[in-house]
Amino acid sequence: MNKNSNSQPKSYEQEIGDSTFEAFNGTFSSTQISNDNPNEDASFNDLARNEGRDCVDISPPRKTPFLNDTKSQGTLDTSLTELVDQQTDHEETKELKFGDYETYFYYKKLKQQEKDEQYVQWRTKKTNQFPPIFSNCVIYVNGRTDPDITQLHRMIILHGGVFLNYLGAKSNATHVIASNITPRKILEFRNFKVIKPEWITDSIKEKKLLDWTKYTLLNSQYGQKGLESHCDQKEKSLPPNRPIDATHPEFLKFFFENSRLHHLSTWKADLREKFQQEALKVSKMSQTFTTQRKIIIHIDFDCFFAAVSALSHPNIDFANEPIAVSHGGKGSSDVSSCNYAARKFGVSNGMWVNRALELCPELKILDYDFKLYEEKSKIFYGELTRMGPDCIFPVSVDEALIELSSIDDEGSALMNICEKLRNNIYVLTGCTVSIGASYNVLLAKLCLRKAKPNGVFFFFQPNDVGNFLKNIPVKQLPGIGHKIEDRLANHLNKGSKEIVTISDLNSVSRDTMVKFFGIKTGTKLFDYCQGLDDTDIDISKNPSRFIRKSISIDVNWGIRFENQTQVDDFLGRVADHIYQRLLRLGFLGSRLMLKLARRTKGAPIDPPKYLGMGLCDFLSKSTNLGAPTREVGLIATELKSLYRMIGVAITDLRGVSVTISELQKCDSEANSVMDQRQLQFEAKKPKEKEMQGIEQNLFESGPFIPHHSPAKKTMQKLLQKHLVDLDTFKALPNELQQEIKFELERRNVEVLFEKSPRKNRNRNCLLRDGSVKKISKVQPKTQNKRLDLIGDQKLLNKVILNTPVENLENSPIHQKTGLTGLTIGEQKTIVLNSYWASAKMKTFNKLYGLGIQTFYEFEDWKNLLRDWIRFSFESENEKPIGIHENDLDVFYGFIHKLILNEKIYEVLSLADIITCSLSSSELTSNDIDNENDWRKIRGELSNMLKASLV
DNA sequence: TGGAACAGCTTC
DNA sequence: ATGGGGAAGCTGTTCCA
Repeated sequence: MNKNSNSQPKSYEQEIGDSTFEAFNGTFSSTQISNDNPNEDASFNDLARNEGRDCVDISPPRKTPFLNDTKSQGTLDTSLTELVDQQTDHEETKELKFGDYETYFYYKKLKQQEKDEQYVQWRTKKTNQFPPIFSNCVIYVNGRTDPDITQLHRMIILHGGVFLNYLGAKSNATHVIASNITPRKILEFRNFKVIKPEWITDSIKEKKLLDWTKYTLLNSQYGQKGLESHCDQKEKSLPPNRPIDATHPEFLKFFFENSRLHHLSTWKADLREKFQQEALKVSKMSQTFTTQRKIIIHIDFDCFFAAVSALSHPNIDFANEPIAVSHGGKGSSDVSSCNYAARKFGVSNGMWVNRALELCPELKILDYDFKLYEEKSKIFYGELTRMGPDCIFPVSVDEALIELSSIDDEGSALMNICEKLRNNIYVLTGCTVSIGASYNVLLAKLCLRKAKPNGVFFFFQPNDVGNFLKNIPVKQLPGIGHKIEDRLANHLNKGSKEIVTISDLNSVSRDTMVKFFGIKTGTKLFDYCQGLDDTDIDISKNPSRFIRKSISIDVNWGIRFENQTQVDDFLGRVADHIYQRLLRLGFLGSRLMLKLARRTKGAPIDPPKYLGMGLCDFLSKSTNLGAPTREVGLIATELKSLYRMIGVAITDLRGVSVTISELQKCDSEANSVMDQRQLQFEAKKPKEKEMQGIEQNLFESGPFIPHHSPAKKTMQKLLQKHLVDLDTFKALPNELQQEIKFELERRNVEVLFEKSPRKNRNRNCLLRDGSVKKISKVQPKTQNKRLDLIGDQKLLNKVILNTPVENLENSPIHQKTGLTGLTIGEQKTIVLNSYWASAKMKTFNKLYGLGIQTFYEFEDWKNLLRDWIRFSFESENEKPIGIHENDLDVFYGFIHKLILNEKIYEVLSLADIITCSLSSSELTSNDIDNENDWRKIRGELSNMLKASLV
């Protein structure tokens, strides 16, 4: 944003030089401004702008007329160039350094339109009338155009249109004119009709407003394809007049680039992690203090972002000039931090820039400077460390809790320490901090609020705590947000506008609070009202509290899909994002959650906010990935599967959120997943009982990872080792080898190669990168629990790659599994019968993971379904058992897996079985509801198939 | 009873 | 146009083994 005229003087000359706008300016200035309004000539340079980056203006009053009265067209007026040079050389440039285009344009918009009017009046007096063809148009011109912006400006206003100098996000512009449009601009202009300049010139030629859709830019091309190397073939042009939404392949990139919250959040998390580690080191020095009274100080920068950003602008009088920090460009972006001068005007954090400027027109908007925040934060924490407190608890970049109990003096000694700290930090960072101190975290927090700005506030009179707390709004208590406040207000019969204070809660009993908010929150709230808080900030006592526990991505804007393919593609891209972040942060995760926002029934299809989510219900579902992983393919598949299990209608989808948790550190690719898992495997032996029963049979029967059978982690770990014959593997075509490796990786299956089928020597482990590592001999006991996949290429292919095995009985695998003493057929029987008999409803759930994993031929599934249908019609207490919802979920999940694997025929045959079963005389159909349910399920299968074929 | 799964709230 | 476009953590509730 601060690329001001000093850094790019040439562009202005070029822009000004090749235009004819001095014809307009010349006459305009000489007649209207130079003479009548000499203080208002700034608008000329408004026109010398391009994409908002190079505004040279903000001129002080200029008395000398700099253009003469000539009206010659197409010549470069040197005096104008001089003006630009002058401006760039003189004091007004300092204003530009603020990057303060927002304020500037806000003002200029009104003034300029006023002047446009004057110009039109003057012009039409002298010459012929121009037909007001653009009378209903508010037009903004973007980028380089031909004719250029100044000519277009003139054309537009002369023909009755309104010319916009600046396009606010919620601007009333009706049209955007551009010759070229970058992908980024496509997002920015998604609300507008983006049209080529020819629309203007042609309309003027024809003396009537032409159909803009014939000139739409988005139809034809993105433009600047050559410049943006990443905009390759992946980017196809958008459908005509279609705004960019989550269906666009580049949507996520745009979305995150434009999401201030996303920037802040990830940036904050990164810093936090870093400082927490430092803090951990510090706190190791601390001992446990058994002193009765703690001394806690809460220290925090005063409006951190605003203060730090202002440092780069030494000419700002930070104490008196209102400033705010916001992501530049849009009036609708949030004020993330503002100084106290701005707060006097009523500006507050979280407010939109537009609104803030309304309240305080002088408000200067500064850009973020993340690098500098980080630097200052480092200094801040460095100073805290140097001070050598009992422990440091980082709350965020600019905020920390510190324990100083060993001081044992809450009077002048503590005050001296605090003031010295504040002074040191001010000297080192140039920013002020405030400190609140008390004998617990809660009170220290509340003191801090009283200390701000640039002050200290102590409270150490336990006997007076009631007095201290009584007028404090409950909203100020940590962990109490607007929801809890609302409920309290409601309970106390207070109006929604009234502030609930702590003294209001004196009448509320502990029991009531617990009843309202649950045991933890209720008790906490009650204790807080008495000024009680036993939060311990000593990190070293509980380090696990500081380890990152999840990584998530939220997209709740721009989500509009029409068909399953779009949703699946999108989920695939989200999976990739998750993968990128796991990689960057050095984590693997084993639990995946998908949360969907579904348009609430009755809510408008299009909410007031463009492509916003509107009123939604949230639904979530999670799954175990089996073992820690960050494999994109697996994440993507699971997300798709979860989506289907949640079952939100595609057109009602408004938000998607993905969280991966149960994280495990894995810093580099070299530190292979398999190595890690091996360690884990060795370290944690399964419990005896988990080895028993049917699960053992399943385990012994073959290689599958039952992703969807919950709580079988140990079993999955057991299944992670399989033997593969190295020679056989090597003999496979390269392509197939890769495919197998990929698939094994996908399932996190560790592959053990056996040099010789007969002897268990020279065992090797296939590593992630394809290399082979020697491993020690496998213990005999575990050995016989493993399945040797020795055999031909075809079998490997079949067993590993999910292809159906038609002739299982004839394959070598049959003999190999003889280790269990059972034939495949017997094992199947046991599995099926045991599950069916012992947990009738859970059949599909238990076998779900096996569904497309080879060992069960499709006939089994058919039989299972028949059984299930029959079972649902059986009577229990004279009522049919019916279809259990969970079973249905599992069944649908299975169907979706089949569909994902393109096993269309199989789905059709299952649907057929439902139809046949229902019409069979075997069923004494005494429950019409049940029968209808089955028909619905039958219909649903068709729907799912249809959706997949779109 | 304890944990898994999901839902809700709060925070910077 | 008066808005809430992130991400993470903790707590609560329900269900099930």
